[in-house]
Amino acid sequence: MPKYTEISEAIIELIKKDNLQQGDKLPSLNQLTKDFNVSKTTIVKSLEILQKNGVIFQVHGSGIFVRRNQKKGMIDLQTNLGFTSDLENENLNAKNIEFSVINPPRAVANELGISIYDEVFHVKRLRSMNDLVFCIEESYFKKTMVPYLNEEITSGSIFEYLKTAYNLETGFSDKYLSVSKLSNEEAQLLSLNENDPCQVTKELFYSTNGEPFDYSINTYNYQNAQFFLQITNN
Amino acid sequence: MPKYTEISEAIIELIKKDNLQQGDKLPSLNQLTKDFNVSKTTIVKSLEILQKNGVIFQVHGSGIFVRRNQKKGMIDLQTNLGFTSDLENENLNAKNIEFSVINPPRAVANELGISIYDEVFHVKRLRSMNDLVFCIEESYFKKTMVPYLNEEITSGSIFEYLKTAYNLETGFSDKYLSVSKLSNEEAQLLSLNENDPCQVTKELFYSTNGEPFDYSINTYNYQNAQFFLQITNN
DNA sequence: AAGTGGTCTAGACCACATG
DNA sequence: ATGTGGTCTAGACCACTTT
Repeated sequence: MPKYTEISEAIIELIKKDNLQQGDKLPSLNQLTKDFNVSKTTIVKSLEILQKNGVIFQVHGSGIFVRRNQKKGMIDLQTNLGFTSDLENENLNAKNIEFSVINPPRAVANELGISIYDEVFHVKRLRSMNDLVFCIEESYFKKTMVPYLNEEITSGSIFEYLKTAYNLETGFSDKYLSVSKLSNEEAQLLSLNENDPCQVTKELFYSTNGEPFDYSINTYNYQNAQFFLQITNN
Repeated sequence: MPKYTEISEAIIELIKKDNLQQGDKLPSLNQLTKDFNVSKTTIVKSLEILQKNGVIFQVHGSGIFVRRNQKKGMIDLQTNLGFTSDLENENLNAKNIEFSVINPPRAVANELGISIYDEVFHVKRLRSMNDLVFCIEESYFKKTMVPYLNEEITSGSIFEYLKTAYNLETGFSDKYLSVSKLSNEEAQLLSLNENDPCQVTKELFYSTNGEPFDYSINTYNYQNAQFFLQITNN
């Protein structure tokens, strides 16, 4: 793990330990280089990461300040994982309602950059939090990149499995958000009524070398799913 | 303007000029330092920006590749401006339907960190694209930071005005997304029916020195508003 | 004037990918 | 083995804020 990552994490710990709140001041750049005994550039890099993740903000000539406030129970759009890390302290669950190997629908094939004669794992899961179903997740994994899956794996964290089994990690992803009306089937799964509103997200996950491997469509219960995003300029 | 910004922009121009597509390779780091006659660190910084903005991705040991593909007509969640820059080539419009100075509702006061006895500009606008209303925008500007506004200004780009008049820029912002049902009044403004679905975003904008100055609630026509977001790890 | 963050350099060394 | 991106240093200088 690079130094700057270690330092980023150390600063997060510091904020937690001292229970610092939004607007509270952190040690100066100069002080941090001494504290961690590294060059200024390394601290700057650590701070850039924290800034990007919404943990701090820097004010030129003034100082480094704490930004993070709790977004408890909300889904962080900034992450590339499923939900496992977003909703850390919540009781998160996945229940398979479909698991098969299929030829992808044309739209999915297009997104994944494969032919409709190639094979994909088709996984449909109900995601629940504290026993409340909040999302229907329908995923398609390119079989050339994810050669094996089974229902035991898909009832847990698929991304964790891909990391450990194939060293397959998400390098980046595209997310699309829209709003729609629930079909009858979806409504039943989410304990809502047909034509009720729903948030729909479509996500395309790329490996670190830029190859798409997973296309997912998520349909959320609009009453118990909220999203947040922290933007930083520069 | 710092060198790394100039270089970022130059690389974007290069991509446009050569009409490079997703997956196409850019010159190597080494080559770029020669091309722009700067140190490696500066190029790295330029590339970090492009990476963060979803323009490129870098593969360790392999190269720098073009990422951006067109998300035409979609709203980029990553930006801190209104829509003026997102939907560049679209015919964008704002029509005032409310303009006043008020004491903020409690929820707004909380977000802006002021008292309900302080004053805010209350601006409600209909945003349309190619003469199609796609959004109701309700904004509250802290009067201590935005001392003056009028209906002429609010019928254009407010953020541009704040920049030129007060050198007030957004340093960062928090965005919250949820889904709801339209009220009768909202439905009429958006040419939809009562209880139809809608995307709701709540945005809190902070100045570069970390003080919130604008809280906005946007209600979107679900049929002609789509959002996208490009995520990059590290 | 002093302190703080922001930019930039030249160069060293490391880690991964490709031929 | 070579080329490519990734990390890190020590230090110079700049720009903004605070006292």
